[in-house]
Amino acid sequence: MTLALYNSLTRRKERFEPLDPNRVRMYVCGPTVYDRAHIGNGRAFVVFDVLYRLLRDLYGKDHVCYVRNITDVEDKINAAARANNEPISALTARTIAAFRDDMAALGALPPDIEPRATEHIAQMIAMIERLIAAGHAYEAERHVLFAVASDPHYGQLSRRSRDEMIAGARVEVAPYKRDPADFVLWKPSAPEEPGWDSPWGRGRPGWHIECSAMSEAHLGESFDIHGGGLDLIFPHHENEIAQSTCAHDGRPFVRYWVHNVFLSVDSTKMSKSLGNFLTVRELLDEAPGEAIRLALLSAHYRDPLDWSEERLRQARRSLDRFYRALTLSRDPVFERFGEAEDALRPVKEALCDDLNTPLALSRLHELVGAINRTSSDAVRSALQRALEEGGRLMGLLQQDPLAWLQGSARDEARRIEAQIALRMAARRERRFAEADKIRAALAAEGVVLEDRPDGSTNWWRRE
RNA sequence: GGCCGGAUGGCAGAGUGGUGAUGCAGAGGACUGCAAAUCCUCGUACAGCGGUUCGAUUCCGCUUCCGGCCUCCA
Repeated sequence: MTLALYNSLTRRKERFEPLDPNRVRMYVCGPTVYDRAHIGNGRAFVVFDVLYRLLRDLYGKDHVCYVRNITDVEDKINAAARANNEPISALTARTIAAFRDDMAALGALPPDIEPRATEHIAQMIAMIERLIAAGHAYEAERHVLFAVASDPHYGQLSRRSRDEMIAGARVEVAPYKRDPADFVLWKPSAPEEPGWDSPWGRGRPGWHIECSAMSEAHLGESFDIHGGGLDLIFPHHENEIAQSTCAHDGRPFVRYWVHNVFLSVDSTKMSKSLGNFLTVRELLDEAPGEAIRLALLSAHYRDPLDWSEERLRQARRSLDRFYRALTLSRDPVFERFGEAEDALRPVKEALCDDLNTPLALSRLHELVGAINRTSSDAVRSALQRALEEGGRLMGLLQQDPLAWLQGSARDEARRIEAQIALRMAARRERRFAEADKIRAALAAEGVVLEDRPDGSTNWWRRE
């Protein structure tokens, strides 16, 4: 099965062919660690997590290298640390730990390498020196700037001419710039700002150079996929291309650029000033991470996604349905020896078509319908396996179905099951009023009972 | 102003030049002591206007509306 990805560089869906199928390389722009991740960050990292999982499935677990950086030097970090009156290192350490917790809760696998900008200053300085030597950068008033005019291909990703970039007149026009479009590779630090010694004095890197230096350090000059949010196309990724190709004598940088579209909240752009800024942490207090993840995957990554309570509610219902199907009885022979490739194929095909997660989810639902309809344990087992594996490709359905279905009420399983036993006895003696009273009492605390044809009773939590 | 995306039934959301998406919600039925779950059946959906075509929701053009980027941003 072949993977097709929409490439922002060519504006077309293309067949994915890695440079080296034994080492498929992907770089994704990671977080700037000054604040908790919001749900929009969550979308981006969940999307690339699905791509990572799919690549691992297609090329083998040990043949994919996923690098996601951590930006731990940046002026917003300095400002936040100052506002909190704490050392920068304390802020970044705390934020990184929180970020990892949030990603784990959303079911995102850790990347293979998580490089930190502050640990790659030497590589950045070396790359800047190469750019100066090659005539693509220049020093001016203790700054080093990239000379945009020296790169004839500048603008290829965002499809902007230099005039268009300047037309907005919002580019900072510093007196030391040769060209208003030139951007900073290195800038001086005041004594209280973080800084490193360099040939241009004590200073710190500009934003864009870190990704060029870290991708080169960990993935080499040319690699397969570079991902990030749509907003990064300009200027960040445009500048990365300029830095990397110019530092590498024009050799190709990235083959497939993949960008996810934004998330809005109740049809409005998420912003702190509007008060609709949702952090992953806040959402995790309201809903299981898996439901949040499914909600994030319920729209295609290149379409806008409008976050709402209703979407989250529907995601929970979908998981109820999936997990319920996984509790139905199985065939032990199939469980040991069976294969579910045929039933899994439609799911995988949807994902291979530019990560069509909504279509893949609908195909999981079709599997559920078939599971519920069949009377054959062997057939059901195969379909259940396909459901689990399709879920795994999307980072879903990996927990014990009862853990999902019973949720927090599991802590009280003994008490609930004792009530169920009492009710069962009442039913047996046709004291239905009494049985219904027990059902109603449990229902009042959100526990739903389901009497099976074989006389047993299942229960779960309805939230 | 420049560049780039969208517009599908009550909601979410795929897809396609001519037949069914899928889920949620709703209606009816089966099953059940009652439920729940499940299954079956149902809904004259493709923003508007032109064009191409035997035929367009799908291709082309225009219009309207919505969103994003151009400044830190996933």
